[in-house]
Amino acid sequence: MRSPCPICAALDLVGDKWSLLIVRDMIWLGKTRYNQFTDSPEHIPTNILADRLKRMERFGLIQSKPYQDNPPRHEYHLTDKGLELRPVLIEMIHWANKHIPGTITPPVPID
Amino acid sequence: MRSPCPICAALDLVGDKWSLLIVRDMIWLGKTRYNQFTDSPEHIPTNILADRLKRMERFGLIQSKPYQDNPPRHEYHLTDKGLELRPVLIEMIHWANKHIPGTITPPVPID
DNA sequence: CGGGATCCGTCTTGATACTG
DNA sequence: CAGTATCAAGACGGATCCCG
Repeated sequence: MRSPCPICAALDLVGDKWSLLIVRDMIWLGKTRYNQFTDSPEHIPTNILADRLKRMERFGLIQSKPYQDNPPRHEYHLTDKGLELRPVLIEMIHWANKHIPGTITPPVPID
Repeated sequence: MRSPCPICAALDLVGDKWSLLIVRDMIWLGKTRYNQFTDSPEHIPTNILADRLKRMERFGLIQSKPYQDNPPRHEYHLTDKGLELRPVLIEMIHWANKHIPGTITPPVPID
């Protein structure tokens, strides 16, 4: 779907069902590790999570850093590019809170 | 993916590759008719377009009004709920313009 | 003729079992 | 516990068909 349209371009990177939820978990809940993401109430499948983390790193939205050698483990952090998706999410929250009954702010209460 | 998270809820409605592009075409280019949407440079397949229009109407994002009887034709307009996705798109545009090279504002120049 | 339904091959998803 | 393999189910994309 190449096109110079910024909305398209953005959707090519984060226009799927899961990527923005991972960003949400990182921004609002400070999550950085694999099992923290699988623990979210939406229950992202593990294969999808692994794929999205790779994809988002490839796109420069997150960066993985090792924090342990044996077994090798790493944590995932947002880059500036990823962090700056925050205003997009904020507007989504406003919109949902106004138009979709049953939504709660902040986005992810401990369940 | 039910959960009270507003971001989830929003993504359930417009978290796919095409819905927000249709909204974009409506907001920025004033498009209202079937063939206008298929004419966009991203070339949405007709079956997907028909499906998304139905879906978005079901979700209350758009409303279809007949403008001709024979053959029956109608045009699609954003509801307030749909219109108010504008700030979300605006933030996406800002983000893309800043972080994805090659994107242009306004989003869809006549190609 | 143009909206949009149908068909079909392909790619993606989601659940879950599995491995190191 | 992080990540991969497997596989069924569904979504997508393209072509074509149909109908007013």
